[in-house]
Amino acid sequence: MKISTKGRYALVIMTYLALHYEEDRYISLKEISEKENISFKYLEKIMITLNKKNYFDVARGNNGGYKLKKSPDKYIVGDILRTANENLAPVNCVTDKCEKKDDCKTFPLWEGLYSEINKYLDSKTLSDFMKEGK
Amino acid sequence: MKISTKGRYALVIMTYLALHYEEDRYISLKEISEKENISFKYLEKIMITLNKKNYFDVARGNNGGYKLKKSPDKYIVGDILRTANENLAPVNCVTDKCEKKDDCKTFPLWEGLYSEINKYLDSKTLSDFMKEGK
DNA sequence: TGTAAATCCTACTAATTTGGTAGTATAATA
DNA sequence: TATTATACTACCAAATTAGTAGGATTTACA
Repeated sequence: MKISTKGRYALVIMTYLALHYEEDRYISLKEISEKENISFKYLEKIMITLNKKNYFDVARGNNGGYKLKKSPDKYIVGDILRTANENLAPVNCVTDKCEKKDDCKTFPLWEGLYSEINKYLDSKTLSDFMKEGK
Repeated sequence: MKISTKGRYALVIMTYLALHYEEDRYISLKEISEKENISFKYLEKIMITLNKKNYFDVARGNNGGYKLKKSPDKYIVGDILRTANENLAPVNCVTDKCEKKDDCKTFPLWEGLYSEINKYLDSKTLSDFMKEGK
């Protein structure tokens, strides 16, 4: 039961932007990919999906890049992961239709687990990543 | 982030045995595979790993099969999933070694999530599946 | 005593998902 | 107009998951 790199890298990007929020400059994916040692091209792809949610101010061209629109505490971890197309459901039946639901002995377990996962991830924001560390 | 069929089917098997616990007979995988519409061969494979934990009384030969050794409330869901080789860690770094742990901004998040998942699954037993349902 | 029904065990394979890469188009700016 | 950046689409390789195949062993019972 793994969170994919899609979701993890999305958080890396967002955290990087959060940590440099005060600098008030545009941060390029090239910078993030070099500092975090992640393929530039892959980050680009992830960023396209993240950008659908209007999280950033974007500047193209020289000295361009991304900047968080709002302060880090406004970004909920669960939202970020869902936006990155990370599916947080531990089994398909809790999100998809399943006719056997009412009959299924284990369905309530998965539903409960799904709810715990969401509750936890929705209780955290980017600012939680700024407090801790080494 | 999905629980694999390995883990889900393991729970199906255990739940089936729990629901028939009072009957005090050996239940064959053939019966379970037919009733639950899961490949017999695949169940067999899953059963081999489950059986390592001494969950069952086993009888080979005609009229043989499996029977729970203890009452359903003694079987913890988290244990069953771990026995079935279901990895409950949402990222590798919470179980494997990672030198960047102390430096990593997002590590505490995954550690926290892992802990919530375990806490929830370890709070449920097979007897929870017997109460509910249609 | 032999046959059918069951577990036990290993090796292989098909399907799906994940984790990328490649290339081109578009935009801003110095 | 060259450079640096994002935007978007299509493709591909590796890994994981899900499932098959087949034979060995054990046991009840006719």
